[in-house]
Amino acid sequence: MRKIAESTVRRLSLYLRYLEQSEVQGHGTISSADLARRGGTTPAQVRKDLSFFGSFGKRGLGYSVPELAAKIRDILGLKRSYRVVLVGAGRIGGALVQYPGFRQRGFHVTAIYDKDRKKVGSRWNGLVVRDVQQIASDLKKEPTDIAIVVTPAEAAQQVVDELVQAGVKAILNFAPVQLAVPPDVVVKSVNMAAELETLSFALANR
Amino acid sequence: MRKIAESTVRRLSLYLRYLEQSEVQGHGTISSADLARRGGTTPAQVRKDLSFFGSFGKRGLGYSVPELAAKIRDILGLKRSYRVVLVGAGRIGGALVQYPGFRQRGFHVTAIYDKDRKKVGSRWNGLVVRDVQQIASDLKKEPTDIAIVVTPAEAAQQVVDELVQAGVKAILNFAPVQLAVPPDVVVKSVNMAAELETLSFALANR
DNA sequence: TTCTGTGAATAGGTTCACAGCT
DNA sequence: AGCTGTGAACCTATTCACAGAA
Repeated sequence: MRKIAESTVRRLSLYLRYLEQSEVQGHGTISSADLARRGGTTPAQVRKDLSFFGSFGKRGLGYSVPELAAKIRDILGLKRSYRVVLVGAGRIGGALVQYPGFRQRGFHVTAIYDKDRKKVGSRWNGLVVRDVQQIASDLKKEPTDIAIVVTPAEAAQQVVDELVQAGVKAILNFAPVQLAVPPDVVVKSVNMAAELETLSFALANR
Repeated sequence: MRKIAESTVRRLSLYLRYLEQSEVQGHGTISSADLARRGGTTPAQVRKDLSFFGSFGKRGLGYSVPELAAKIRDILGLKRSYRVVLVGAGRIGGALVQYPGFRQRGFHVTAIYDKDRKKVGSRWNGLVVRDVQQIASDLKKEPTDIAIVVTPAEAAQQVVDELVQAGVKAILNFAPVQLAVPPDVVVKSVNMAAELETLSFALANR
């Protein structure tokens, strides 16, 4: 497939959220202008984003809400569900396990790991915290595509190496470090401090 | 000041983190190649990013670690500290209050608000959860530049309207909605579900 | 010689504008 | 008439490549 910009993928995700709301409200069709309003973008951008994947609308009419929703789910790979393991049983990890947005979209946290012996064995939202050393043997039994890394910065690369070794193909990283992975593994980093700093930058440079 | 790309600002934040580590380790100078390696970018990109703000290096030598760190802190507006209020005393909110990365960089959470009467009055990491209705009067007494919004999607826009009314100029939004604000207010949205979906997209389109 | 600083070239993403269905 | 689909134009960001200072 032709290369798709990450910004396009993120917008598709926003469109989908709005389509799902419209579906519930029983709207049959929707225009690129409607989607744009809700996605914080322009009608042309919406149409261009969709055009990378095909022609889903009807000229003069707009898009069928359920059809477009299904199509975007398909594009985003949301027709299947995903097993997700979480490494790092700290506060942020704990918040993420419970985050309803994940489960709603088919991302199921199936295991939580931590290095701290004191945490291992405790229950978290119905899951028993396991020792990080089990990752390799566990994932052999229960192949898993996605891992969320919420460890301290120092520990992250080593954890990621083990995850990659164990066959994980996609990593959502909350540790504030640049991770090295082989080319067939995708990493998406979320850096909370950096997000705040874009705000302080904006405040300082008005 | 000339318009700076957000990607540039985010990279500056990464460079700074690495510079701070190097400072501790007592490195005197650093090259754009070193910074690039750690920031996951190229030496040319590092130099270009910095060049928007001035010429801080010595040709043939590199950059003075403490000088460059100070300069980036200045650029990012980190020479002062910021009061931050948090709206939404849920799990993610709780995790964020404690996140050490915020405090380290001078972002101090000074108040937590929630709409839920059951939560109001309880202690969270040394702070008493207040009623959202107090926002306006509280911020009149304690002017605050930054707010973190961690409410459900439905409540976010109303909360943001109140925050803006109360003089907040920058908002970090974790609610999965597009927020409308006046042009002098900056909003940065973090959408966890969308991040995961960029991963499932990548997995589905290999 | 080494490594920065920066204009110029290239690549990437967004917006325009209009042809083409319905 | 209305709204999509899309090449072309435009704008923004990254990379190149080299002159210039230490």
